[in-house]
Amino acid sequence: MEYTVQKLAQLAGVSARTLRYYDEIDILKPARINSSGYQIYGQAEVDRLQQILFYRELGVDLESIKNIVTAPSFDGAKALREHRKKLLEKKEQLDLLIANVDKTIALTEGRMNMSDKEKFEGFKKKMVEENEKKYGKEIREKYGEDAVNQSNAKVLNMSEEDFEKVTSIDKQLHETLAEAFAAGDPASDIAQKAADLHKQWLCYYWKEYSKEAHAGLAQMYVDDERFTAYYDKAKPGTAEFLRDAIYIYIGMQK
Amino acid sequence: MEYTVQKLAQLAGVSARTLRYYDEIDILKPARINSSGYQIYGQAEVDRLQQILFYRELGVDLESIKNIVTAPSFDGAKALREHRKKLLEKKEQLDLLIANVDKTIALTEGRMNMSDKEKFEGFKKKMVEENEKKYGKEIREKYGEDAVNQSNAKVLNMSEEDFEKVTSIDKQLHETLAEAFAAGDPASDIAQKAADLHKQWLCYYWKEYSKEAHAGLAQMYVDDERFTAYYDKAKPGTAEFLRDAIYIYIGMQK
DNA sequence: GATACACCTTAACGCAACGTGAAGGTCAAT
DNA sequence: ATTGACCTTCACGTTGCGTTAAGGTGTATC
Repeated sequence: MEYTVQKLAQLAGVSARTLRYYDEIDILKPARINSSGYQIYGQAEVDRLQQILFYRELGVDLESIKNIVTAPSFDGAKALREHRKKLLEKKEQLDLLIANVDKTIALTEGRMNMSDKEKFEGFKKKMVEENEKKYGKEIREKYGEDAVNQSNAKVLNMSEEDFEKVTSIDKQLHETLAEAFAAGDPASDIAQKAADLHKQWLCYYWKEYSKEAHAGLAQMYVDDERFTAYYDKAKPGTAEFLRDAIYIYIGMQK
Repeated sequence: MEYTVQKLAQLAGVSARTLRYYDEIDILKPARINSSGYQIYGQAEVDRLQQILFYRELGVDLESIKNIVTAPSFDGAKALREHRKKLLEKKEQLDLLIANVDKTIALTEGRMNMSDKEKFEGFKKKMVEENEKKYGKEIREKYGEDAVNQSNAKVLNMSEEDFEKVTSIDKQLHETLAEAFAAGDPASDIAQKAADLHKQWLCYYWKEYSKEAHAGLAQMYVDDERFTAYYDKAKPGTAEFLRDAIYIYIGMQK
């Protein structure tokens, strides 16, 4: 059976341009060219294209595919194992990214303000590769995969109104917290109102509320500099104050 | 504090070219240009760069970042939620890829020969998105995440000699299997030898051997067309024959 | 035989986010 | 005056094609 570009393209589910490109980079050349200059592909080319697409589907780059399909002695299995390694690395990176995005979403719209040089330290490779890696695992160990995933699902399914509500609560929380902090007593009524607002805010993100998880998060506000920076933006010490208030709030609940 | 390109680049851990590019695409312009034409960045630019890098770290493309940092009213949180969706999709795709690569590695160097038009059907989107998706999950459900991951780890840590050994066993298996298939009886000594070779082969990939898992895999050889094609390459029916032999082999073991 | 329409060809720019020179000016120290 | 380390503005290269553009071919229809 012989095919023109389009025919083969249709058969294989790729574009004609793709086949021309494969010709251009010497990984799949037509069998012959007919009298009017048309590119004709034969059976051998069909087979070869199948191989190419197979590896492509696995995400192997064309340069590597070239090695695999042109040198018959080339160790395809070895290439695949190396490719697999790369994929796993990509996956780890992706997991880190997702964990970071999750965190940021949890901060809602916090801009985080650190000071000058330190600012960037947090975003250099080291942090991403070590600190964050550790933290990404930690957060999932602490609260469990499911809790994190459920939180994510809830955020994703949030409607626009929900989102406005939660933003409003967040605003109230900050105002109340600022007032309470100025007063200075985490056990005061106003501080307890802040803790309650924080719980309400939280319930928009968590499927199930528990005192322990609430306490854990409060402590994280103090431990994780990014959360700390967020709450301490107005006045340093606010994050710690909030944690104290929440601890008291939890103890006070029936 | 004021910085030249290099200074700022060093501070932020990016290249000077990157800063120039950001200037070029209008997401970060220097505060001013001094008498000899040097680009001078000020405090505001430092802050802005920090924001840009923050989102970049999360994998957001520069076009989106531009929207986020230039339009102050732009809904950054919403953008992040959308971005998160994309990341999750990417992750799913990656998982599929890895599952496929795993499968292919398990086939060692099987080329899989299907016939002509059907060849491609298997690699069109539909299969990847539906069939494979289902299967990727299925295989992990059946044997568990850990089993799959452990298998992967073992393959990755395999030395060159191990790999030669396993290839040799694979070859023996095929020869023995062909002979046994010709004889026709899955309970025969030669067929049982094939089943045993298959177990040996398997033990190079699995951390723990169990009859149940062995049986499950044997059945998969019949269910999954790709494995079937691999074993049926020499003679159709070989995959089924191997499964039968393995079933008997398992029952016979003390 | 003219015309339409679907196919074919080569050639070339465009995409993301920079890396990597090239060619030349500036600054501080020797 | 001469290094050497900065700075500047072009401008091409990367990957895997998508997408016109400009023009030739094949077949059916009027």
